[in-house]
Amino acid sequence: MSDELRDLPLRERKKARTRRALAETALRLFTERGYDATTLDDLCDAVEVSRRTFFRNYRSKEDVALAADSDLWSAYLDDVAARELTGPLIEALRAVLDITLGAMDPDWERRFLAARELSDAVPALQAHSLGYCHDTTRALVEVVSGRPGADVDPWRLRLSVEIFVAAWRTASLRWTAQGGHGGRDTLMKLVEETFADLPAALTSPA
Amino acid sequence: MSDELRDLPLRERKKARTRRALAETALRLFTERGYDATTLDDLCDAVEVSRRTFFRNYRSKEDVALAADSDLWSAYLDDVAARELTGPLIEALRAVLDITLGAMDPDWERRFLAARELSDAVPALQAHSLGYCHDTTRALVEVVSGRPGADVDPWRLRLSVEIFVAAWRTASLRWTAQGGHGGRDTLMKLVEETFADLPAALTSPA
DNA sequence: ACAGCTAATGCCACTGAGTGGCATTGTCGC
DNA sequence: GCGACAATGCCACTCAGTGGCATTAGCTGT
Repeated sequence: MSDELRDLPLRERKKARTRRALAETALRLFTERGYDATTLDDLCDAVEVSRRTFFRNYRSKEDVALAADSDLWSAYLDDVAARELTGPLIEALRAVLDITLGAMDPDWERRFLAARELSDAVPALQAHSLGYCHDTTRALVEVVSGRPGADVDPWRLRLSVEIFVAAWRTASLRWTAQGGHGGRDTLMKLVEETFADLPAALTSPA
Repeated sequence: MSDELRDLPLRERKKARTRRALAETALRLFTERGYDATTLDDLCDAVEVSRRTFFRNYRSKEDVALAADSDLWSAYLDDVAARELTGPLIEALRAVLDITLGAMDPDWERRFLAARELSDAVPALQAHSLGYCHDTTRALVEVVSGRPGADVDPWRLRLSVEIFVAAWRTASLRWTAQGGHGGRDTLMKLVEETFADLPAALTSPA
């Protein structure tokens, strides 16, 4: 039994197991059979829960497919909220991303890679993933602009955060494009390289 | 009769009218009643076509809602393909965007503003709109990297295009946030200002 | 160990987006 | 006017998503 569940009451443990089983089985079936070729009934049958229970755990079919994306952004926003950001904003956001990536559970990058590969193949999942980034962008702007001493132009702040997401998307695409080899260490290295390339990308000739 | 349709055969004219009527009525009903509160049956009844015909014209309910987004990106990609890009890539892409925005039909920004406002209220539409940007990003990368003499690092190219989209999204959000006042002239001015702010956004403190 | 309370589950019937086959209708070219 | 072709609409369907409520399971107090 994983550490997070050990001290929970049985009911909570059972709920958490159901939630994980849905996410794990969903990823497996979506990868093996294809996202569109797998119905929610297929998934629920495989996990032996009802569709009603599925929708108690996930808001949509896309949500269960992209649980790894959601886990990342959730944890990231918690980490940003818990830390003071210093120096250039984009650099500070990237530093916290490093922390969050490092702290994701040991199995996270396998699930994330699978989710990314599904997204590359299914437009609805790609759009949903972008929706998570959009929600994260809005939340980041809220967190940063709500801080004492925050005096930056709100639209410059928004632009900075959008650039942060642009760099992250590019880095994760690089990582996926080479098959996720090297796991999260390589992902983190590519994130670093991509962010370091921002100034050059701004002035790069056509 | 608008200029584009005058010289077309009757069948083509009728198809184009149906397509426009669907988009126009969709925008009106989605704005008046709410996106989720309006069914495809409601829309088809109002335009007096079948759902089958709806799906001959649009791929999804989201597609008809965001027809103005789609129109923009379609025209933009055509304009990029038709022109030589010189100078820094982001600046060249922005210059073509200026051209495309200027050339959109007179009614475009009204439809675009309505689409943006719906997107801000409906997550599925926001995600769909982001999906269009993603598709445009991929297409731009194809166009630019496929050119003779194109020698830039493909990931730097990708990053540049993602930054371009980030700036556009920020500029259009600025425009929407002030209610679209000043029409496309203001939108274009905000695009210019936002792109000019990129270097500062890169180094802006937290 | 049991009873009462609360929360979760699953059944069921439903809505609405999306789909495809095919008969009917309308347009086009001669 | 006619034949060919394209578009339309009907119809029956699938599947994602939803909500009410009876049943089941877990928790707590005695």
